[in-house]
Amino acid sequence: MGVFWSCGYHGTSLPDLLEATNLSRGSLYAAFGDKHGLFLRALDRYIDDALARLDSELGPRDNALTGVRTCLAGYVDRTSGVAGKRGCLVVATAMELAAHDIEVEQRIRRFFKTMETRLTGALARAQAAGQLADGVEPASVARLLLCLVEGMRVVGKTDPDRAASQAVVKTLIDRFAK
Amino acid sequence: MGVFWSCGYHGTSLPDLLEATNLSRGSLYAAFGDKHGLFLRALDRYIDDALARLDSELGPRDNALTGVRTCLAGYVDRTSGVAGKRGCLVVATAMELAAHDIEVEQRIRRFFKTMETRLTGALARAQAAGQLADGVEPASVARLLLCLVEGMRVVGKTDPDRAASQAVVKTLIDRFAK
DNA sequence: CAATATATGGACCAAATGGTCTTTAATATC
DNA sequence: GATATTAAAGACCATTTGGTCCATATATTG
Repeated sequence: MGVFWSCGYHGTSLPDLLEATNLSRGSLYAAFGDKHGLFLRALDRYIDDALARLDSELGPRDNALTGVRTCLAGYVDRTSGVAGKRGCLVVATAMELAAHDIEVEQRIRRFFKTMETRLTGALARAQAAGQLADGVEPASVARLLLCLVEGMRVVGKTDPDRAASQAVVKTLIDRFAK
Repeated sequence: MGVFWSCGYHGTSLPDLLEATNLSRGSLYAAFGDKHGLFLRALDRYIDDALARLDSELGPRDNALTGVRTCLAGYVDRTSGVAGKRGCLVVATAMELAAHDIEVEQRIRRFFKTMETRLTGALARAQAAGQLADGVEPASVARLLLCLVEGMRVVGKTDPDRAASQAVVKTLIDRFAK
């Protein structure tokens, strides 16, 4: 997974994969079929990890807004320093392959949709608890947050500035939370 | 430029380039040195176009906030339908090459910084005209907008839904404009 | 028209690509 | 301990990659 994450699909060669997996050519093809199959496995694992983390952050807790804040704080971390420069497998793959590879496209579309849904849920709970500013729609804000964090990953690729990421999140939250 | 835009750097082969430019191998290498040089030219042109458009949108006009709104409306267009699926050369390149290619990294970092600066200027003018909600900092909102629109391009790759993009922009503007 | 400079087309190249296959080693089963 | 089964190693393959080079048109200039 790591080598695809760092180098992208086309940027990763078979020798790279062999070194990363400590497998021989024969074993790798026996286990995963081909490069594309292995990539899909790596992408699935990355997505599973991301959703599991999202659930643990947004999951039922006493304070829904705190969950959203925790989630955003995580993105501040992931868009700062070396983590920021490394970027995100999903974003990189969306830009590199989504338009040409339907299997990849479906996975990423579903991932974003799931994320949006979870965020909507958390925001709705926050709203029910009176934690949101008047007149905000959870669904719209969820999509807004999704776009924002993915954009932070893009900008963080060349400017992984922690203070800037924190300021962005604070600026946003200050306007939407009561 | 178009073929790099659609297929990325590694995804574009020499034959692709020859067909797109209607040039022979010899002529192409005489004109641009190599594939990397040609790519840099394409990237520069894309960035120049983007900044020119940004200037024409945000440039001195009677109403600074209208300029920002126009700019965002453009991103709604560019993240919807076929344009959305095509995506953005800068975002794709940032994810694919920025970490490994310093020339690319510098160009993209400068592009984002310039965009952020222009947005900050427009927002400062809007603030001076009393068009912004109380307590918002132009610089922070500029960075926020930058991340937001680049994120819209990412999400628009797999879900180029115009209504969703419009809702995101409206949700944001409603909270930051007076 | 002749001579020269320029640009074009594509043959050609070495290296790297993703993928297969056979040989060899290791492991498990009897 | 002999045999059967699995997995590892890497030789090997066709294709494609980015890049060079030369022979031939095509202008350009005298």
